[in-house]
Amino acid sequence: MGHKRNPDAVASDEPYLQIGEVAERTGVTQRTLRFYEEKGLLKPPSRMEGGFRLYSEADIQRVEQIKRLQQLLGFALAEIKEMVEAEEVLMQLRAQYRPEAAVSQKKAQLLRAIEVTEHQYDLIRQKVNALTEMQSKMEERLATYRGWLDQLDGRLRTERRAGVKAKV
Amino acid sequence: MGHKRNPDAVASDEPYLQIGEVAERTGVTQRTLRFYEEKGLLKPPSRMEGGFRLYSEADIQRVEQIKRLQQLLGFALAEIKEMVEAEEVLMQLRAQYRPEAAVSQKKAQLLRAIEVTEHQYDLIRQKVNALTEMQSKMEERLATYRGWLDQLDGRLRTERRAGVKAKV
DNA sequence: GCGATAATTTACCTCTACGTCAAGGTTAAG
DNA sequence: CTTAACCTTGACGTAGAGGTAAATTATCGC
Repeated sequence: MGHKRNPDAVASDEPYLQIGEVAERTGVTQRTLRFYEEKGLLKPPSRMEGGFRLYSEADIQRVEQIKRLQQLLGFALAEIKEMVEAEEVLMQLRAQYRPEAAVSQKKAQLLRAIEVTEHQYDLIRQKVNALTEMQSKMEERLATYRGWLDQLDGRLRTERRAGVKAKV
Repeated sequence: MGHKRNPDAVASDEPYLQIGEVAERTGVTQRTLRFYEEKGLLKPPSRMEGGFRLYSEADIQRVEQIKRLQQLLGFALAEIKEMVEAEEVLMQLRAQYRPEAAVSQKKAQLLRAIEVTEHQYDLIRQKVNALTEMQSKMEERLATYRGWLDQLDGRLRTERRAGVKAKV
């Protein structure tokens, strides 16, 4: 039989998921997970003694974030990497318990993160606008089509009432 | 030795643009235009005697539509082809001056087109929703980041007022 | 300690959406 | 008629995003 993990530690954010499980839960393949790691989109996870990767819930979150960015926004992995890195910096900033040193460095990081975020925000706004426009055009279209359909149906009914043989 | 205009073309929307011009105006390359034709996304345009492609304004419209679908929605060309084909059917329907025959066939085509359009409409709606959500999350985030920045700036000012040397 | 699974790395393969020559034909201008 | 600019059809190349296969190693229940 296969190997089974010991499930005693489902602690807050300890890594305990093997690649297969992560793949299953995120819907991407193992290959993809390794590929993302290679490309720097996922930080190298911890490992077991034997070398098996061990992921945390946070890693799953990140994979899902990547998927969203890919599918919704059509971002390339390189762009996603940028975003992810900016977030990473922010997380560090957040975690750091304000060591008095290097305040201006922290400020620089923060500015960088804001810059990246603003950029992404703009992209999203543009997409939303363009899509909203498409949406209303599609609504119009559907209305038109349905109108035509009604007309056709009307004619069919008329023909039937007039005793015209309907072909089925 | 040249015929000038191709007389079998449609009167209303006569094709007169060479590929270079179309490329320039749409922002895609000539290669891309030929590629789209190859893949069935653009119907084969008319040609000059010598074989040069001649496009119409409608072709430009279509290229721009393709670009929108690609960039905004992240559709693959294969999917775009489907959409484009459905539209094509609709255009035919629209042009047909209701030949009394085959009303039920027309209805079937119309239903098919409506189906495709509805599908696309749903996809767009989903994207808009997801993106709108992302948008507001990003707004929150930006606010947070800016708050942190203000805090940092506040500290820098305090330090300066207190005579602490700021490292730059 | 075995055997069945699951993971690991390395290496090559695929598919998409074009890019980039190459070798030649066409058109318009002079 | 010549010539530059434009276009034609190949054919091969490439970057991105993984898929697939092979050989080897780990883990775990028994």
